[in-house]
Amino acid sequence: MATIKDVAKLAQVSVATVSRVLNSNGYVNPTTKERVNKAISDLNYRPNDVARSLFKGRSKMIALFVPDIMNPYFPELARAVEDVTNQHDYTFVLCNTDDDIEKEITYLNALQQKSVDGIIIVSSTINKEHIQHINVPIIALDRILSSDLSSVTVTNREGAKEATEYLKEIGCERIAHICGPENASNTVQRLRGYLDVVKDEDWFLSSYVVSGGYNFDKAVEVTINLLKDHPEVDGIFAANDVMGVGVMKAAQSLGLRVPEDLSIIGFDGIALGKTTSPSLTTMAQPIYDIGARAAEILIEHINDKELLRKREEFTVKLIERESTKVRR
Amino acid sequence: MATIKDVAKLAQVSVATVSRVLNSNGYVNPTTKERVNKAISDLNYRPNDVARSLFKGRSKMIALFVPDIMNPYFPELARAVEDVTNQHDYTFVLCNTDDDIEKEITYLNALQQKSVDGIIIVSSTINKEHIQHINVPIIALDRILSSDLSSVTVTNREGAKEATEYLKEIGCERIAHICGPENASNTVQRLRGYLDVVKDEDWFLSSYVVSGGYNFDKAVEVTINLLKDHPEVDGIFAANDVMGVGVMKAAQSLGLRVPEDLSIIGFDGIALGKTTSPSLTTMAQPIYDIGARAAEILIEHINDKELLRKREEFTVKLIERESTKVRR
DNA sequence: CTGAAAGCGCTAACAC
DNA sequence: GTGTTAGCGCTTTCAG
Repeated sequence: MATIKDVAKLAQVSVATVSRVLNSNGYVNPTTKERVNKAISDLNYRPNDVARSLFKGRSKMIALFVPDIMNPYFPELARAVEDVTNQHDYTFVLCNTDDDIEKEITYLNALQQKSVDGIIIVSSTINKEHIQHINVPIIALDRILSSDLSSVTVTNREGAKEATEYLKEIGCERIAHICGPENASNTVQRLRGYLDVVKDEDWFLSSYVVSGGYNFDKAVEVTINLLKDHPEVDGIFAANDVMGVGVMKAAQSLGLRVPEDLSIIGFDGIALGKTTSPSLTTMAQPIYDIGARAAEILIEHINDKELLRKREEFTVKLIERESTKVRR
Repeated sequence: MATIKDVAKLAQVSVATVSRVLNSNGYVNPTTKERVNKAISDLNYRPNDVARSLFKGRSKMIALFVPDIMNPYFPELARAVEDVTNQHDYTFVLCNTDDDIEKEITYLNALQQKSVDGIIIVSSTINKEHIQHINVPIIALDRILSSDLSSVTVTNREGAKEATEYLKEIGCERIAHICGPENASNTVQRLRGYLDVVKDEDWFLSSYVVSGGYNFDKAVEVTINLLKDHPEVDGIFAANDVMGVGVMKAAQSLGLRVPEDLSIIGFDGIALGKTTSPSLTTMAQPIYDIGARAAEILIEHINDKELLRKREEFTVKLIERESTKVRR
């Protein structure tokens, strides 16, 4: 790899001049400039970003923490973040945390040592204490981590409420809820939204709420038990689509017809919901948009350390598909 | 952030000594060592990896190119690569290329400027010329790019053959194939495997092969047309699972029963195939394993520049699920 | 066993 | 307009 010195030598100028044309910084005679540019292309010279980073203390890298990229909610988020990141000439680092605080701390340290410029975090385990020593801008995405961090989330409670009300409106009389892992902030909000609607119904039982941990297999399992214990249930609101599909699988394995015997609504709006038969009704998040927005806000923070904390909430939207049906 | 100088000052030694204890390099008196370690922890000092990289010319970063992480085949691959990468203290960079050669070249240059240590590439567009100037180790994954690159792939042709034979064995008499994008090496191999089995059948028609571009919506569309033109088709081998699920969706929308009227087999073995009803029979790849192996081989190349090119092929395995059924 | 100093490649004062 | 030079933070000869 050619260095700036090689270019300077070939163009018969000093390295400072080369640096000037490289960064279009300060005055440089058009003729010299041309000579330098020729040398650059002759040598196929590319500036060394590591050296630049060392000088500037910034690396032009942004990292995203997700629990597990294999969970189908995250690829779209990751894609959005990468796109924005890339548009702004940052390099995109992906970290799978498994929601394991040990791994998260290890990543946090490693990234800081690499001078990453900012981090976007989806986590249920990180809290204020873990990040107070970190002097890199951090944005919370999908779930809130700490009151003093900028965040991009969706209207979880309102959306959950709307989903549950929808089930009621189409005629469901016993509505159960498969919730996510207890420690995630969005699990709590979605559960609240559900309870807002059903807690005063005389049929409501606390055993209508079971945890599926945002996980397909777990959701299948708990739904089978739920439906065996409570055959009267005719509507299920799953806190995410992966579990919604699990609920469908469980119902079908029990010989129930969806939506005739059981209506199902999910949350998230991932592509998976379109592939099943019947396809899954859901409260769709603008997943790509929230990922992209988080990246934009992060970049604002990077460019302006004094920027005030921002909290943005995107609304979710009902998408009626085939897993729900008006009953008479 | 504290620097090595601060540590040196506090421990009353030179930076060289600090460096020595940092890297357990050369002799250093146990007492001094302890003093240095105390200073390190007192200052909560972490070495600056950028400075290290500049000196060493290596960045401890590995990149993975995928066409699009939103395609459900790639998250598992990415996860595997990230896990191995992480175990070896590398940072994982993810690049979505959209199989766009322009983007790929841009990434290649940007990564080289950042001194990435190695790149794993899934691509249908990159070829020998594009990478001959790159002096960073590169491994091809899933698809072969160039004869002189190490690669990790699966037995595409054999697997396709087995899938098609399986359909024949269970009694399908008219077997069609939904293939991938023409330029991908694995599309070609899977198509060949299919043809190996059917080309001499007297019922075989070239219009039994249609391209679904490895894409769900496209597969739905072309399958509908195929099934309308050729209602006699009673078995379909889709070149990947995403298309397999699309085929199922198409068949169901046409009122066909799967597997009674139409048996479907996919390729890949992604989790999606388990969620549908009926679940999808498939030729499963050891996706995680090939991703992990590619990362391991890459690291071998990084550690030994003279390492000979390796080409590893993993075998695929039939997983019978509900979308295929023996017919009488 | 430890320190001084050169240098990785680049940028940004500061001179001229 | 252009060159000289001092670092950015670290590692590694080379002395001692």
